[in-house]
Amino acid sequence: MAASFTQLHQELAELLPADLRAACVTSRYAKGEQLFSAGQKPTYMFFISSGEVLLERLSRQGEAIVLQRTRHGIVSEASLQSARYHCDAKVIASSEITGVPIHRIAAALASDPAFSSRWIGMLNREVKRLRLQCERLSLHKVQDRLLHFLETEGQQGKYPLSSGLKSLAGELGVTHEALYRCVSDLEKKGILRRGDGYLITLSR
Amino acid sequence: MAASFTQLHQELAELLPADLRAACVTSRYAKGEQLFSAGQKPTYMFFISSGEVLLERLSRQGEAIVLQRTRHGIVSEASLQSARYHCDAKVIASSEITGVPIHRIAAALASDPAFSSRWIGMLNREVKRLRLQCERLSLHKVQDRLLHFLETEGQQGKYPLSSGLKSLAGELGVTHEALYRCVSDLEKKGILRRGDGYLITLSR
DNA sequence: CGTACTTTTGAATCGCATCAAATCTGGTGG
DNA sequence: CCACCAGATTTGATGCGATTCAAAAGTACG
Repeated sequence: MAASFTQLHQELAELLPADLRAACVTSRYAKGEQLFSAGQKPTYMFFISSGEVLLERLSRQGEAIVLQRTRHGIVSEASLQSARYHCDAKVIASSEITGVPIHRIAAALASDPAFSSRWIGMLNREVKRLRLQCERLSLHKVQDRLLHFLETEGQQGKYPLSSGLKSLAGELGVTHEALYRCVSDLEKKGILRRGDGYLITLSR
Repeated sequence: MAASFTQLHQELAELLPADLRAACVTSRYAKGEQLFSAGQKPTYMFFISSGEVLLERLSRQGEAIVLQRTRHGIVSEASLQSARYHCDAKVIASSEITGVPIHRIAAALASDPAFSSRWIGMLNREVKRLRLQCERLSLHKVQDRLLHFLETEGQQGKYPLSSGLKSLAGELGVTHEALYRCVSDLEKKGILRRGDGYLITLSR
């Protein structure tokens, strides 16, 4: 990671109180770097401005299971009061990531009700997003999961694939082969189009 | 629902500030009642003391998808700042449920930092639980999902089935037939036992 | 130019959904 | 108390769809 001092991302700046913005450290991470690992003691909370980060855990059989895939937003919110990370965070595309010291966040939450309120709002949104993901994973067919994903996560049926379909397959809980075939089928049926780095839903 | 004035559940009493406890209304709900429906304006937040409640949404094909299944704890936390419920809440076993007026909660959060902190802790736990559920739903085999469930939700490998395996099947995102067969297989293999209203993991 | 990774296609297999039907269960009213 | 009903449980047969394994072709990057 290479530390730099670019401007703080607007969304993060609006969430944090003024005096905390100065404590942020923004860095560039390369593909393949590890943001943190399960078992480590959390000291920073991370905000992804650009790029792509995967939260993963190893199943008992040793395969990696994708808990979350973030291209933008806070990672590890729930580590605020935790002694240990419960998953690994892997950078899978060159990313700009801002770290905020957790103890500073905790102190600010205790003394700044307006910040607390914004933080609760952020957690509420996260709970809703996770419920949507559970709903998606409850669908049995790859096609249903993909369309549900595009409906809920896409902007006007448009969704950018920064690092290819493979990482999306992980988030949808299917093999990449199945997802490639599904996308190809939907293209043939004229339901989906695949323009340069984007997935675009056509009808509906 | 029949209103009554039993003692407030300890966990809820510890979460809420003293002046809010008086505003709680505890009622008995029968199997089949609807706690709330998607689209309604949220006015109460509900805490399940006993029984069983399902949060469901209808997929585009019209089948009900289980978002959450709660036997104990707060339902609809995320509705705090929402104008509408985004799912249905169905009581599937006779339950004791406490309602707390949402506007009172919002007011208390704005003025009571200690309560805010407890509320954030509750949301953090919810985020973690949901991440575990996503992890579980990412497993492909019924057996893996069931064992993961018992590991993460059970107490010492023991899990009470208040209203049978069928509602559990919904939460695991599988058909009840598949779950019955899986339980029966695991019993034959000596990995699981099914004692009066309980699922009990034997080894490990 | 070579290496690593993604994308793509193929074929075989397996597990679960689905449909069907029988049995069991708790609770209801007669 | 018993007949009856709705729902839960159980078992069976079938087909589909995804996983799995394999391998080839495309692509980015040093």
